[in-house]
Amino acid sequence: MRARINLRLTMESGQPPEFFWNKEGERYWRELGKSRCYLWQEGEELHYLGCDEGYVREFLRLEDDLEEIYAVISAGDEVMERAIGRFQGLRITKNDPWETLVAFICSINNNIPRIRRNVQCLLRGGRIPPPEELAGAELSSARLGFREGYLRATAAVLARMDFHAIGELGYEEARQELMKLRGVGEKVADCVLLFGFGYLEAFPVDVWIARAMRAYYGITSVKEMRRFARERWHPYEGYAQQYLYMLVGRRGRRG
DNA sequence: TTCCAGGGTGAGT
DNA sequence: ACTCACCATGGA
Repeated sequence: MRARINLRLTMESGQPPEFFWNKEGERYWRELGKSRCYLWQEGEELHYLGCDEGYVREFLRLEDDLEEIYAVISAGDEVMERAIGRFQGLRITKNDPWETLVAFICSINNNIPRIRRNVQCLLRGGRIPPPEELAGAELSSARLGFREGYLRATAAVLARMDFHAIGELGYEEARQELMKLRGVGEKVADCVLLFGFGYLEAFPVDVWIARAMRAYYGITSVKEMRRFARERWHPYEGYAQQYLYMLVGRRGRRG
């Protein structure tokens, strides 16, 4: 299908796909259900195999109007304009909430290559086992360090609640509910809301975003950063965050 | 050897 | 509400 997207940027920008999907040449794949789903891009043409178009459109958020989003977040913002120019076609992805939560508990004070290794060690048949299963599973071989206790405790709680219902709440309320879980603070909660539940107004502040906000906008406190983001980029704070991240993140910096 | 990584928790103010 | 040591692992 034709789609406005830069698949490589989208799949390799520190979002959940970087932890769950594999790369073979120019093709990305992962096991979904009983089949292996492949994604690749040739020019404007987005190809998929082993999964249906509906899944691809939801996963890559192809219904997001990039022109509208770009117009909103770049208004009166030269930094964002530059980031958009450099990373055209980068999209926020929509991932399974539980898998997203697991990945971002693994992300605590960790780096992307090792988060990926941790997540891959937790996969069973290509998926993260459901909470009730993970709660009693052997986790030490994944070498999560101090995160293992967080993950097990959260899995045990979720085994007894309707996790999906959080996605029906408003942003602030959903955020408060997530932060009741062990290993879920402001940053992890916002990542789960953005990449798992699809709240584009979520604005995760990690060390890189904090650096960017200080360097480009002179803001030093996280609370101020979140207020600034809402005032300037609402309701697309999540997109603004991802483009900012690319400017300063490990693979985003150049020369 | 020291510093750092898509931070959270708990204890101290 | 804010600060800060500590947390386990592995790469640079």
